Amino acid sequence: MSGRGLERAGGQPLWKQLQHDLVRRLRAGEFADAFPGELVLVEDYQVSRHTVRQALSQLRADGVIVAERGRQPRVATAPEIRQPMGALYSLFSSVEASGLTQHSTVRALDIRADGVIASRLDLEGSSPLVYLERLRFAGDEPLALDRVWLPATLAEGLLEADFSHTSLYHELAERTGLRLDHGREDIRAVTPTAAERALLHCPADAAAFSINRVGHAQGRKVEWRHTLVRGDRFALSAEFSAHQGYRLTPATTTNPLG
Amino acid sequence: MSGRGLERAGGQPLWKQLQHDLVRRLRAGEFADAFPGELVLVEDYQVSRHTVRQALSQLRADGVIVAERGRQPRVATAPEIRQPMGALYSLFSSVEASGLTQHSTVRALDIRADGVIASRLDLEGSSPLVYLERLRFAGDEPLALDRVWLPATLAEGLLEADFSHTSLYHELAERTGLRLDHGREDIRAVTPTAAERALLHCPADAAAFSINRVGHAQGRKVEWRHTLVRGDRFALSAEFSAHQGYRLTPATTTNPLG
DNA sequence: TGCCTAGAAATGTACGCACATTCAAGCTAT
DNA sequence: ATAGCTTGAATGTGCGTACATTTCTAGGCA
Repeated sequence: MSGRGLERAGGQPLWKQLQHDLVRRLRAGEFADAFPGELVLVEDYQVSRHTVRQALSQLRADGVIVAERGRQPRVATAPEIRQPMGALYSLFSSVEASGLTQHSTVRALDIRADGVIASRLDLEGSSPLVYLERLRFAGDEPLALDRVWLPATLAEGLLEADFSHTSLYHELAERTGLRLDHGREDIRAVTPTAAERALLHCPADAAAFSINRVGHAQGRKVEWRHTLVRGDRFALSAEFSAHQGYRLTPATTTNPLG
Repeated sequence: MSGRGLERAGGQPLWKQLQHDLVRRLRAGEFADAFPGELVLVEDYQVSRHTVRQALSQLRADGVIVAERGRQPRVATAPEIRQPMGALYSLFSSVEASGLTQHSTVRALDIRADGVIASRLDLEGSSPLVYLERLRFAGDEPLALDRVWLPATLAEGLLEADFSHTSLYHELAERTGLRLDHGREDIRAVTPTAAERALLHCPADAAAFSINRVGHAQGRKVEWRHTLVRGDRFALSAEFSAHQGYRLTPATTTNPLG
């Protein structure tokens, strides 16, 4: 198809219109296999290569696409490398950095309904949810209690997964194609209940992080998560600068056993 | 002066050489009063406007300069607004957002020596340090216990400041010209001691955030800070996305009194 | 002296061309 | 069949032009 309409007298510059249209088509899944080259876009939109390049340069600056010499631009496989992010990613990567082995005990993996959680995922109260509860270990000691709810319509395929050694995000991407692209989390400092203390083998006076999190993928809320992390074994570590903003770093000292 | 030498057969693109040379001249203070316009640079470096614009667009993307239509590019004024950053900034801005008034009780403001802290600031063990200890209130209830050490050689002017209503960073910038440009912090979940609980009016079962932080300014470590924040009145809140990374948000629910 | 307007000047947008450099596919020869 | 080369195609770099839009300034007018 040629002659895609761009408002030539519109209020916005051509390259910006082109940029937005490309993002729109990208989200619609049009470029799943290959991103069109510059000359194709020139022909398609009937604009100069200069304009196309200006639009693409913006997309590249935003990390949406990756381009190299002599090679067609490709859609950036961003979420694979820069990852799920957030405090939880920091937690698990810091465990890995410390050399301790990670594994989980699956305490529950089933489908259930929960009106409160469902509403937090913008679902009807009776909507079925995949529920996964794990006790995560670093070395031989428990580190965190992790509970996740996902819409069953999206995540039903997870029921057959073995979560004792793989991560939720890996299975989610593998089995449903969903990758979290953004989210929001609240981190609180709490005192664990006696039951939680027993489960996590906490010392009596230990505090804990309580992390609530909503994860989005492709415009939908796909997970509501609550994680309780032993405060005596984990610290959030971050660097901040005017240039690079706030970045969690995995250099956290996960005490090698207590 | 015209004909500034750019290696035309050099390994690097012209625009990149130009970009780096402009940064170099900028740091040398050449553009203190005004940044040269595009046409001036074209004449100066004997390159096309396209090349100049490509270099400037990079500088703009890096936030070094600001350009507008019809107006000469200007050197970007130091990011005065997005300044302090980090969890502490998130703390105080969220209190403000909640509508509660903030004030502090200065428990100590003097000069003392501390070998451990001094070494953390890359100083000799006997180096004098300005020590500031405050109890920070949100509304009528205590929120955090804040202790800061700064090198006395840099921060001596702070001794006469009144910290009951102004922020440390404001006074620091005002009296010494220092602005933190980056830093690092560790955030832990801890159980406050009985003394700390009494001071902060904590409930007996409340946990707390313990934040350690090193702040840098102009290549030197200028503050070592320890802050203890009531866990029942504060939560860290963050948004993350592939596009924008990890950002602390001030939307935290500071419980309006307990 | 103060306000307004016209023009100059600067950046933003958009088009065109040419060549360099790199990647990938296809072909040839061993 | 595979290794190596050739060739085409795509992006990167660099130059030129023209016009639009905005800002600043200087001059005129009341």
